[in-house]
Order: sequence, then structure tokens, then C-alpha cells
Amino acid sequence: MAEKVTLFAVAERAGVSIATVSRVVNGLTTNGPTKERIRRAIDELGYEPNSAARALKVNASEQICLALPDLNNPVYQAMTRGVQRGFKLSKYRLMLSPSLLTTEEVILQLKSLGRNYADGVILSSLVFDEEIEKILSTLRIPVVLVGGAINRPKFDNIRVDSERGVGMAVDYFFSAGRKKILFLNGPWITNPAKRRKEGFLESMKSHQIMNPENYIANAKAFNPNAAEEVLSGIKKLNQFSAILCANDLLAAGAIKFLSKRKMKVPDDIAVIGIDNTDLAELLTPTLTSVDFKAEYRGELAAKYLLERLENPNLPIKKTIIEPELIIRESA
Amino acid sequence: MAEKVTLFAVAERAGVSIATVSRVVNGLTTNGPTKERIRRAIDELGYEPNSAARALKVNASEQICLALPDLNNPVYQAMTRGVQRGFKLSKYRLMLSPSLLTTEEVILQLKSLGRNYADGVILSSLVFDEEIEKILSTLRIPVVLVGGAINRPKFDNIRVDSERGVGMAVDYFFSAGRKKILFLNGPWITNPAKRRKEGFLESMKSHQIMNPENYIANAKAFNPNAAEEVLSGIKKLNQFSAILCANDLLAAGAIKFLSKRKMKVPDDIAVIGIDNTDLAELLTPTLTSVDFKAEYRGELAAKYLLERLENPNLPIKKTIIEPELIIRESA
DNA sequence: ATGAAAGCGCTAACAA
DNA sequence: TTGTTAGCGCTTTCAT
Repeated sequence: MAEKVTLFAVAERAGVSIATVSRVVNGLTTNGPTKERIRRAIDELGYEPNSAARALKVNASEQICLALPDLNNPVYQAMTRGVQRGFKLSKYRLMLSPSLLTTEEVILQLKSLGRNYADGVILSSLVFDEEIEKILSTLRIPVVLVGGAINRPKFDNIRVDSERGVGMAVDYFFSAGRKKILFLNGPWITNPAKRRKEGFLESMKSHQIMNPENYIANAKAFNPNAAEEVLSGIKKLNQFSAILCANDLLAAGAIKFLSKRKMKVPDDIAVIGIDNTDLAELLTPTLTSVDFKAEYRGELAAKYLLERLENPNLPIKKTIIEPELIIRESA
Repeated sequence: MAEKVTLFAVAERAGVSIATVSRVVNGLTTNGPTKERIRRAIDELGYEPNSAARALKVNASEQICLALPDLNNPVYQAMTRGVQRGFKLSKYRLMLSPSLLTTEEVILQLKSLGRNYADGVILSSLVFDEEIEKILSTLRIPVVLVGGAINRPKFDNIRVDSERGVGMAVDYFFSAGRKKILFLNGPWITNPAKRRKEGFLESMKSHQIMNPENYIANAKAFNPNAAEEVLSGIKKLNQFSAILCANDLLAAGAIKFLSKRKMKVPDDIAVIGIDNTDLAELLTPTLTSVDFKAEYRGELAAKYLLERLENPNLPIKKTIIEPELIIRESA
């Protein structure tokens, strides 16, 4: 292993003081010859500034924490890609939190941010409560919320019009004459599930459907197996002409289940997913899905965070992403 | 925003010196009453140690860098999950590199590690050359290679028996009487593509097939669209009874393409993928795929790195993952 | 068991 | 433009 090379080594080699080297490194000086000598010394020694020392001195880590529920769901993969892209040209490194599925995990993660290892955090959580909100407001770094449940957030945030997205899907089903719609929702404790349920109830009522709450099934998780499990527990599945799934993974499970039962999608029963992930194009039939633009949201979150880091006094930004129904074969 | 709370604040409140507080924080002292007082002060003030200061002092960041090609490929998502799990109970935080598709990107990333923001790195790269190898050996932190191309690596590494995996798929095709096999490979410059090509040629020859190199097509990328593009350029596709794809994404593209062409999988033409990603279960037909245990590799990489950080003098570990053919409907 | 103090590598204020 | 120096918050040696 090579010798550790610090500002001192470079300064010595170039015959200047460490301050001068520091200035060159940070682009604060314009002197020709000295600058050149220092540059050469840096190259020859392979000097790289010590992040920790800089972080300690300027109280900034040049790192961003991305806090997500889990990486199993392709929607968060897409979001992560967007975030990566958003920070690509910046000086910031990206930290990935562990899986944050429960309130406890979220809280633990947020508290750990007190260690100052990140200059900002992008939080997308399935769960939200007062305790999380309280911790968020004691954080000493900017937060960008992606899909938060907080009422009047004091943070930049990017939400999705869940109700509208669900409504679009329901409307589309109705426009195709499919009125017996099953809503295959995710775990009821999660925030997206609550929002999507609201959207479903509202939309069904607007179509004069009585007691739409009877047409909701909750999967235990946002994944294909959970979808299959729930569906297998529904006695009269063929009373339905359509299934709206709370995400693409559930939709994938639904399609698989229906195909096993020899029910044709979309002929016997139409299926719509939510999130429009990469998966949608690959399923058979290809999946009609409500696009909430996860990758774009990730990129936008990164942008908002960068802007706030640049200028902490900017007014709070709130963006609501308009959903788009991407029509493919399944409905 | 709350006041910044340092060791000093805690020490003052508890009426002790910062050294004592530091010892309590790091679990180095056993005194009853003092310890209690300090603990209370820490709780009351919500003290969290400053990562940068600690990192600077002990020359260790408690961070790990995960350097991957891209997050579009579900195999890296799985690997990332494994890595997350592997570090879950450790003190280390996880950093995610940006997309590292080209040699230049890999080199830039590795060089930046000179800034000491990570105590170790897990590198999975599609490309490898002498320059990368050289930089790796100048790094002052341990490296774990996942799927490296280096001949006699001086690093812990976890590889995959690509040749064997491809061979298993070819053997399986032959055992089902399918001898006209097309190998749909990825970009030829990438390391996995080279290895998989070798495996294909070797295996085909062992089955007395002449000039197997004529049955290889290279997609421009490891994704579904690239697969469709290549396949659409092949005139006499129906001379083949099987397609072996270099990964599941290519296989997904192939299945889609074949379905458009009204060729039945597996009746007209069988398809096998590689990586056995989450996708495999969701495609129609479900995809037979060679499992290289990406998630496990990620977890193992984390384990190796933790062990080496614990004890740098351990002998180098090299593991070759045995592939497993997961048979589903597509072949 | 506890405290005083040095110093990790860097930036920035001040002086020259 | 350049150098000197204090100090960011912490760990650890040495003394008590």
C-alpha cells in the first residue's frame, strides 16, 4: 500500500505552503508558474484531498443520503436511477440507507443522520407518523420528501396525485364498459395504500357504485406472491371484469394468477397496474399502468436538494406529479 | 434547527471531561454512576458523534463503497440487496457509486476512493484492464471483486463459473433434443460476454457442433430492446430450436420478439436466460434461467469485506459460485 | 477511573 | 499572491 499523501507532502514537493496548495486544489488562485508546479506535484504524488478532514473543517460531508423502503420494488430502482443521474454532475456522493420498511427503521435512520455524514436527505417512506415528522424537523440538514404523507410539510416535496391516478384507471375501465372492478391494494398501514384506497372509493362513487369498499382486497406486501395469495382467497373472482392493482408487482402477480386459472387478460378480466415500471413492457400481456414517473421524481428530488443546498433560503417547493395512464395490452 | 451538540456540551452537562464522555460513547469505561450521568446527558442533548471528526482521527470512515455497472439490470439490484443485508448489522454505511459502465467511469470512481471516504470497496465491473488493475493495487483500502476478470487477483473475489453455467444451459437444450442453438450474447467488449462466449463455444464443440461461432449474435446492450433489435436482424430465425441469452433481460426481449413473430416458446423455440432474476418468474412463459446467485454473491462480498476489515492479514479468499439451472416453462 | 493535551488533514482569517 | 496559524470534533497517550 502506498504512503499516505497529504497537503504537506504536496506543499513540500512544490516548495510552497499548504495554504497555497489548498487554494490551488480549491481553485482559488490564479498564479501561473506556482500553480503549475503545484499541479505537477499533485499529479506526481497522486494527491487526493482527505474527505473527512475537509468535512470536519467546513462542516459538510458532500454526501447525500437516499432513504428508501426497499430495493425489491422496481419503482425504487427507477427512483434511485433518477437520483443517481441528478447528482451525477455534482460534487455529492450518494449514500444508500438500508431497507426502511417500518417506522422504527425510518426513525433509526433519521436519527443517525445526526452524525453529520450527509448534507441532505431524500426520503421516500411508506410510513409516516408524528414521531417521524418531529425528527425530520430537528434535522440540521435539508430534507426532500418524495411521496410524503405530511399535511403541511415544511420540506421540499414531490408527491404524486394518487387519487387522480387511481381515478384515471377506474375511468378507463368504465369507458371500456368494465364496471365490476376489484381493487387489489397493498398493506393497509402504508401511506400509498391509504391514498390509493381513497382514490378508488371516490372514483367508484362518482360512477354511482354503491359500497365500493366491498371491492377492495389488501395484499400483505407489494409483491407478486402477495397478490396471488389474496386472489386465491377470493371466491367469486369471475364476478369481476377488471382488477386495478396498487402497483406493477401486484399486477404481475395478478396476471400470473389469472393465467393459471385460465382467465384471459384482458378478454375475461382486464388488469391495470400502477407505477409503470420496466416490468410493464415485459409482461404478457404487456401491462397497462399508471405512470407516476418514479425516475423523474428521483431526478427532481436530487435537483431540489441541490438547489436547497446551494441556497437554504429558497421558498419551499412542492410539486405534484400528474399521473399518466400508459395503455398497453392488459386493459 | 437545533444547536450543534458536541462532546463538549455533553461533558459540561455531565460535569466530566470530554475524554470520559468519549470513553462512554465508545464503551471503554465501566464506572457506574458517572456512566449513568453521561448517558443521561447524551440522551437529553440528543448527542450523536460527528462522523467526520471520528473519521479524521481514526482514519476510518465507516463507509463502504459499492461500485456497480448500473441499476437497470435486476441482477445488480439483487446484488445490492445482498450487500445491504451483509452490512445491515455492521457499523458500516453503504455508498453507491454512480453507473460504472465504461473503463473511464470505473477508473474515475476508483481514483476518487483516494479521498478516504470509504474503508473498503466492493467492485463489480463489466470491464477490466491493466489500468484498472493497477489502480486497484494502489488503493489503500481492501477491495472485494465480484465477477472480476483479473487473472491472479490479489484481492478477495467471488466469481461465477460462467463457462459451466452456459454449458449447463447448452447441455439441457441438447438433452431436450434441441441442437440448433443461437447464443444471444451481450456487448462483446464486456467481460461477462467474453466468458460466456468461451463457455458457449466450448460446450457446443463438446457436442460435436462445427463452427459454433456462427451461432452467436451480440446485442448492443444487456437489455430487452437490444435483444429485439438483434433478433430482427437475423434472417432465418426458424432454423434455430433454442436461444440461449446472456442474461434475463435479453431473454425477456427475445420472448417478446418471438411472441410478436408468433413463434411459440418453448414449442417452436426454447429460451434460457442467465442470472435468474426476479423477472424470470414473471415472464410468460416463465423463464428457465441459470442462477448465479447474485443476491448471495452480494451478501458474501459484504462478509468478505467485513472479515478483511476486521483482520487485514487474512489469506485472500476466492470463491467460485456454482451455477444452477432453474427450470421453468421457457425451456 | 479520569483529565489534560496533542494532533488527525484541512480551510480560512489574518498578516505580510 | 503567499504564508502562518487557529481550530473543526474527536480519540488516545500520558499523567494523575
